[in-house]
Amino acid sequence: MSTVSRVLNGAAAQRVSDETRARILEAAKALDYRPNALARGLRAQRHFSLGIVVPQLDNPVFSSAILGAEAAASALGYSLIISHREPGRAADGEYSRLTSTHRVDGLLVASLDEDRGLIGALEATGVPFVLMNRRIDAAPAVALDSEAAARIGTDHLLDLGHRRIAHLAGRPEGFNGQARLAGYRNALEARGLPFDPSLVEPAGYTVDGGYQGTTALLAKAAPRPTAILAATVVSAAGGLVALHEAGIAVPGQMSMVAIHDAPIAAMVYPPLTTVRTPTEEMGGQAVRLLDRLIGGELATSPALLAPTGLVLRRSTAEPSSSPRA
Amino acid sequence: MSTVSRVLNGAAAQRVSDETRARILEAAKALDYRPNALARGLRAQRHFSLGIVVPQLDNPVFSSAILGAEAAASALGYSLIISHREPGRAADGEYSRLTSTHRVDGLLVASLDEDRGLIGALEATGVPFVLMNRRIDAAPAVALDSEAAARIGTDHLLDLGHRRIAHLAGRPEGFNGQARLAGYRNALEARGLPFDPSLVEPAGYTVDGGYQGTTALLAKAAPRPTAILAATVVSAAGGLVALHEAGIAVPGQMSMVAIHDAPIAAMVYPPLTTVRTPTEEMGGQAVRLLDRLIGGELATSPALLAPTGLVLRRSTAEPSSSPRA
DNA sequence: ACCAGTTGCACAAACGTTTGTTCAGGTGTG
DNA sequence: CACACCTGAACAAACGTTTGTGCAACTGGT
Repeated sequence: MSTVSRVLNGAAAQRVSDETRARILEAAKALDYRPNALARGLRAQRHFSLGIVVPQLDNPVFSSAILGAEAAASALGYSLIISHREPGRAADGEYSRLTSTHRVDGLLVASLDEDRGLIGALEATGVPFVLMNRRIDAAPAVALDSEAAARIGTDHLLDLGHRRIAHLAGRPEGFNGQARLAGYRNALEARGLPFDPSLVEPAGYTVDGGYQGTTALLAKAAPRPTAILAATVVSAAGGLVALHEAGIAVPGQMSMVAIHDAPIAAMVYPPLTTVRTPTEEMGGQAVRLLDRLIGGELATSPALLAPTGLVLRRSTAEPSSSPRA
Repeated sequence: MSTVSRVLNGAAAQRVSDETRARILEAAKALDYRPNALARGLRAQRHFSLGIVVPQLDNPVFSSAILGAEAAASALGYSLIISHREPGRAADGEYSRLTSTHRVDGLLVASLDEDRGLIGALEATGVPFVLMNRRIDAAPAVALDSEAAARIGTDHLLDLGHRRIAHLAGRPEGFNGQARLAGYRNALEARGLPFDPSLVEPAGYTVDGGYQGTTALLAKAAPRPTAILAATVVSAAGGLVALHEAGIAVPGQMSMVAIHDAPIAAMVYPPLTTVRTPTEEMGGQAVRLLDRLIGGELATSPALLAPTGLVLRRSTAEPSSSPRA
């Protein structure tokens, strides 16, 4: 029995004759033997399950990340326990259910509370973790290069000739929101254009936020901008609705470019030009990093994941009449 | 120690003095004691985890169902292990990983292989299961009343005065596809209108399918229909794109109504009139039914979940010129 | 031919619970 | 007052693995 265990897990071919090994493997196959993960976990403190906690299950960015994580987890033999964390709720209970009672081997977290407190709570659990889609201090994380994404989007608008570009921003207190705002600003300043705070409106990552934010932008920014960089495709969709209602033609009177090339980008009208980001890859890398951490490696976080291109659809065009700069 | 166990699980207040019980509960709280689910599962053959297998993680209908399932699972103390099952792949390996090695207490399945074989494979695992979003024979299931949903959508178009209504259908071999087609047909026939197969085009549940299907419909159906009932909001979004490209105004020249009131319904242009379906509720009910099954009850499946209303947006209107009936 | 060293396997403890059973002490009955 | 009965708690086995250790049977050197 112990020999069987050694053969099946056999890291270093530990002192088992080839013949015995072969017999065991054959028998295991014949009986379709599956080790009981519970028993194994109880004894070995390891049972191949990962917890993943996300703030919005229905946000396409997270759907995609989960998809990538699930694929990688499955490939490495892990099961994925999903936990939907309501934006406002206290985190502690959530983590302890996963770590104390369910004893996951590791935690993938995309919480919205992006502060030191999160890191403290996670470290208190004692299990390895990796942050997904955000970065806090030096904690292990896999995130997107949001600054670059915003820069690419803004550059596209600048290349088309736009000079008055607004930014439908993310959460000003979040990692991605800040990075995107910085990318927007950097792209502008690289061409010697001023950064105008009145052209920035935080809108979060929901349809409704995008709608409200765009409405606010139209009300306060005068003269009206000729283009908008949206922090995410979801808020862009909301923004599009607001523009339609205001009777502003896209891209005739207003161009719009959004970050994240989710399926909905092709579903709205007009189809949105977007900056493609490797969200699925992010999920996969997060799982692989976590696996290394669990294995005891002091894995270093990879660099930020770079955007993978601009997807031209039909929401951007040259500014209509007044080439004002 | 045994007494502690009895107190903490204590189904029927088994022979434990009130004083002892109080002391135990107090100590448990003071120590923040969390039973180890692995050990419990090993001994008691029950460890409060459920497997959920879905075909498309990024389909809003499933996102929503998962959301509902997660909430209910969490409320009942279960963890949810998610498994993304590629539409084409063989199922067996998937289920055995969940049941044999991970030993989930039950399975929630929304597979796309809706045949007897599925039931056989599931029964072979020996763990309780419930079908989600589909029904096969008498197997425990929680599904939507797709026939009613299609009827409501079609009735709305009929009420507006449309007489030539096409159906962008689902999968003809699937439970929902068939039920929606039946609802469409029944609504038509209830008003004495003929059912015309040339007005029906299968389009599946993807954006691209909706685009292709709508294009096919426009090519083959003459005279052109004045309205379309889409089997799902996702294919409707694709259909809208095809209509825009064909230069057909919505709702001016073509009305469109879709089943499922997902967030994207409000994001496309024009915002889609939809039939609201309780998808989140479906996930929750599925979990609660599964819980009862696990508890040994021979729970009967509830009736199909009825649609919860028509959501009027701006994709439907009276037919423009020719009130032809 | 003896002994040390090595090899290959089996033994048994341990992981943290649940649950059937035993057992001491108290209670009621004849 | 003795006996049977009940109550409440402790004992111990079991769940299916992993892993440290023991122990034969070989191997090779002297």
